[in-house]
Amino acid sequence: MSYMRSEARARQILACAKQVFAERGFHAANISHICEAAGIGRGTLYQYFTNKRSVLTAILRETLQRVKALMERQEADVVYAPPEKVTRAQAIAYSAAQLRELLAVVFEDEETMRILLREAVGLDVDIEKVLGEIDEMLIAIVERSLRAAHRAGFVRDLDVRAAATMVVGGVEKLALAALREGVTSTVDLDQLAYEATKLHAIGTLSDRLKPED
Amino acid sequence: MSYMRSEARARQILACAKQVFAERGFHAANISHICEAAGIGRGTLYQYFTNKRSVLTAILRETLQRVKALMERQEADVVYAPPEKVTRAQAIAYSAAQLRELLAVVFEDEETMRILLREAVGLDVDIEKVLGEIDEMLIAIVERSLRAAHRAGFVRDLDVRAAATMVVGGVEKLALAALREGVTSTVDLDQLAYEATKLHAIGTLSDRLKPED
Amino acid sequence: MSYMRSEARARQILACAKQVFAERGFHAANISHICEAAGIGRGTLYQYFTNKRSVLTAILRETLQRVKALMERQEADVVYAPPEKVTRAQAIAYSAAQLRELLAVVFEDEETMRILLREAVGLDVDIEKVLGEIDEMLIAIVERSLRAAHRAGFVRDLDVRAAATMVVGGVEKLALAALREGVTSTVDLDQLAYEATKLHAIGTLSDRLKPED
Amino acid sequence: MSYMRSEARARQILACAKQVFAERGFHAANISHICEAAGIGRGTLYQYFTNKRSVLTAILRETLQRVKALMERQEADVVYAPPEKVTRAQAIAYSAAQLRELLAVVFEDEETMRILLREAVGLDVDIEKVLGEIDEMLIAIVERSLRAAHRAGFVRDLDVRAAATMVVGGVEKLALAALREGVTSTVDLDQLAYEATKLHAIGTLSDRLKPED
DNA sequence: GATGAATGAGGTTTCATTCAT
DNA sequence: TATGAATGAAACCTCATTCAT
Repeated sequence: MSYMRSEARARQILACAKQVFAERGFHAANISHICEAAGIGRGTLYQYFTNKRSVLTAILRETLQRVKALMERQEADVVYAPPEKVTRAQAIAYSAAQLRELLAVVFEDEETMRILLREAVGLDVDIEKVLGEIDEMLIAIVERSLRAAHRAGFVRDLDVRAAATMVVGGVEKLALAALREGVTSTVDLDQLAYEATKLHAIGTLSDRLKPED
Repeated sequence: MSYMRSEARARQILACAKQVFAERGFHAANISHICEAAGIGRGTLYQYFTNKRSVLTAILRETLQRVKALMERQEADVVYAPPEKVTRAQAIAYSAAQLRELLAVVFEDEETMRILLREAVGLDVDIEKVLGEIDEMLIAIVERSLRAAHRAGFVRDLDVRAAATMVVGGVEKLALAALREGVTSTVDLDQLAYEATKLHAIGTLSDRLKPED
Repeated sequence: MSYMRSEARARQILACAKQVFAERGFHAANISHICEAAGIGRGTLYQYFTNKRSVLTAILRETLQRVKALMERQEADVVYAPPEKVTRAQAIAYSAAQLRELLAVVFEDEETMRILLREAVGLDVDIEKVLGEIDEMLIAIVERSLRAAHRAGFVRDLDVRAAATMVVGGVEKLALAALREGVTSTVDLDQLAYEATKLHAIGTLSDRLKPED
Repeated sequence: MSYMRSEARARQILACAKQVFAERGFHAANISHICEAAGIGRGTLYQYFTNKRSVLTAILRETLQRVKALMERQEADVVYAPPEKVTRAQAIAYSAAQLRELLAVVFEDEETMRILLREAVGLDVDIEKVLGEIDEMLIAIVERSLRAAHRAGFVRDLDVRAAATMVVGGVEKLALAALREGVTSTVDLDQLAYEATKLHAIGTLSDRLKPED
């Protein structure tokens, strides 16, 4: 038996639970697995969390907080340069840097990513709600960025919301693919952010196509 | 109860299971729920499927077949017109039509969609594998299309695989958003396909940016 | 594994549960105890009863039914002889016979008695309710009997309801005392019924007291 | 938290426990409930009582003491008047007064009553024993009273022990009925004692019955 | 072929009690 | 003395699966 300050213990349990959920998935994971990982008795967990589910919810909420914090951090960053003076390359680089930050938050650790993209999906209305909030927040970040760029003249007229949704979805699918191949740790986030941004920025079409439509 | 040709009975069970899984999710759904929906005894199901999981797997494999069929249908469709004679608008229109077909397969029935995107995620290695195959197939379809277009000179140099992954991910996220808002039935697939294609084709950036980089 | 008709199995489980509850008490008794006694798996019990509690409730309701049946059986039995022609001894004998019948129903088996008086007391609102109904029924039987006798002139003016309550309580306490001493099996119900009736009929006071008050 | 003389603290805990047990029943009541009510930490309780059960036992023993005290108080009260000089009314009045005292002890606080009659029943051998002692004591009080009255010639020949048991059981059942209807506070104890005594004294039979048997 | 009775492993959760602080 | 963090046994209950009929 080792005594621990309430706050610290709760965090420790969450950390262990994150690993266990990521490794085995929510259903396959036992309360016992988590408690063994944390080196505590099974009852102890229930002094900090009311539920198996509430443990997962807490993990997700942590991520939600991180994303929220990012959103606030990026609040004021708007570029006011006239679009004529900015090259496409510069715009892409700037945008890629922003996406890179987003990736850093979501990809902070592979476990969270695995939980977000796989293990927490389709579990439960409550969990689904938090998952939805995270998604909403991610999309909102990209959306705001696009909207600002549009106001500044960098971005053409388009359905900003839909574009943001697609960007987030696209990036998540790339992450998922990486997960499936088990190479996450070696994924080059800089590269990924740049590639994704470039794709969404200038599209797939060749310049050789006649641009007038 | 009522006798039915083996084949037909299996299909009927699958149809009911699809509804039940879509409504309740894999874990919340009981064998009993499925059997009640199918109007059969609990034991009967086990004469057609070895497992609860194998029921889900069968559903997923059905979808996989549909997607495979699509792939084969789109096999020969390659355009060999010289790029200078094709306008961006024409290219987008053509590409959008192809995506529209893909959407038709995925959106065809909401239950399958829900299962694919939510209820079957993160369940089990076997299921995960089928899910992966479906994803792979979807991506492959888009990828092949992009690759052909690239060979024809319509599409610029890029990581075709990554681009295809993002397109699929983006579209799925749009579908998921629709699911969340419960408006799938009213989604305008033509519009969606066109918007998504345009986005991925010409990107988000304004033409006012200096294109030389 | 042995198959059994639903009805029969339910009765068998109830019989075993009655023994187990009587022996160990509701809380000390496990579902396992009951199932072992019945020679079935633990899950089987839950096909017949939703709850541990519902098993007890079923036992109690059985008793309630028995008492109800008695009430209906005794419905019409009213004596119309003019009181002057009936001796006290005859009235007591008749009344004792009725009480004897009641005792037979409640004391049918010692287990039920033990459950009613000890193990089912103070458990739960639902159970409490059934227990209350049984009590109410017992009291109602005695009450009706007293009321009829009063109309016929055999019984003096008194609070019939209170009198009936006391009779039932008194008899139950005697039974409880017998339980405590573990001599139930040898209790002479005829003797008990007669003594109790005599006591409640002619009271404790000596005839030597001046009757005029 | 707050320091308190050992003795006083123990009493305070008992008082709170009494309320909690009465409200929720022994099993539904947590150690936590009691400690919260007492405003102490959960561990503190275990410095005054070895057990959850021992808390209940202490409560019951308190009641046992009260009843014992009553018994000693009533010790010497025996009437030596020759029975011919005493009217039935006088005898009943005297006896009713004694019962009234008994009722005062039992009805004194509703919580104890509820615990005695409901929540402590059928719990445990130890508790059962104390409960039995209390019952024994109550019966003994009535029994002694009856025996004295019999020696004095007021009471006819009868099984004194059985009569006492029935009186106690009858009164308890009345109390229980009052509890069930939730009207304990408004019960007229004088009236109750008088009615009960009269019933047990002169019985239910009408005087019009021919007394000679 | 169809049924549903039987099964029992397995998981979550509670809570009295201990004990380091 | 007081505390409340830690414990883990113990119990209920679910449900996929088997198999006698």
